[in-house]
Amino acid sequence: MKESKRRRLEAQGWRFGSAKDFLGLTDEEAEYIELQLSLAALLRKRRESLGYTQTEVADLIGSSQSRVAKMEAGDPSVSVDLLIRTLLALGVNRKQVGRAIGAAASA
Amino acid sequence: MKESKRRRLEAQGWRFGSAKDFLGLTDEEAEYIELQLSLAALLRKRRESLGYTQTEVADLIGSSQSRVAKMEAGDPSVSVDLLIRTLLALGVNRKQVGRAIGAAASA
DNA sequence: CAAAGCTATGTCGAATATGACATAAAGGAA
DNA sequence: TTCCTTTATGTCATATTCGACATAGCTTTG
Repeated sequence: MKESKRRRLEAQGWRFGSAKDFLGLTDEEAEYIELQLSLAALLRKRRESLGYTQTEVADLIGSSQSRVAKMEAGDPSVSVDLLIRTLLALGVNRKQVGRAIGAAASA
Repeated sequence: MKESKRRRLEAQGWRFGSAKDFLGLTDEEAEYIELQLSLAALLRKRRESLGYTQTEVADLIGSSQSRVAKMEAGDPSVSVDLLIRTLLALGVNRKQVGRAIGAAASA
C-alpha cells in the first residue's frame, strides 16, 4: 500500500495495526477497505440517481439518516453487510454489486 | 422466491419474516442470502484447492474451526464481512470476490 | 440577514456477530 | 472394531455494529 493512500484512508478514520491485529496482511486490509469504498460510492451514486435524500433511504431500509451518511462516507463503523443490503433495497442487483466490488474505488 | 427454495433456506437456519422485519422485500432477502451462499461456496472451494483444513484457515485468520465451518455452511450467524475478509486472507482478490457475488449460488 | 433542507459527525444503549469451547458426527486407517 | 483426523452444531461471554438522537456544517431560498 502506498503511503499516500494509507494517509488518505487513515484520515477517514481507519486505523492500521500490525498484521495480526486485523485478518491477514496489510494488502488485504487495503483490498477490504477499497472494496467498502467502492460500495459506498455506488450507494451514493444510486441514491442520487434515484433523487432520494439520505433520510428517505433511511426510512426505506428502517435506519437513520446518520447511518446512511456514514455508509456513503465509508465510515469504519459500517459493515459491508449493511452496504450490500441497502444497495439491494435500492434495486441494485447482485451482479451490479459484484461489478462494483471488482472495480477499484474511485474516491 | 420459489417455495422450494424458501424451504431449503429455512432448513439451513434462515428465518423469513414479513417484509419490514428485514430490509426491504422478500426478493432482496433472497438476493442477499444467495450472495452469501455464493461466497460460502467459494470459500470452501478455495480452501480445498489450497489443501487446508478448517482449523488451518481458522489459525490463519485468528478465528476458530467452528466459525470456519459455519462460514462454509452459509450459517446465518456469519456476516458477509467475515466471509470476504477470509477470502481475501486466502489470496482471493477483489475481482474474484466480485465475480462470485455476481454469480448464482451453486448449492 | 434568517429560515429551511440536506448532509456530516459524535455518542449512546441495544442488538447482532464474534471467537472459544464442548461435543457430536462422519470418514479413513490400522 | 478402535483410534485418529476432519467437519458440524450448539452455547456463551465479549466485541462490534446497529438505530437513534443531538448537533454542527453547508447550500439554497426567501
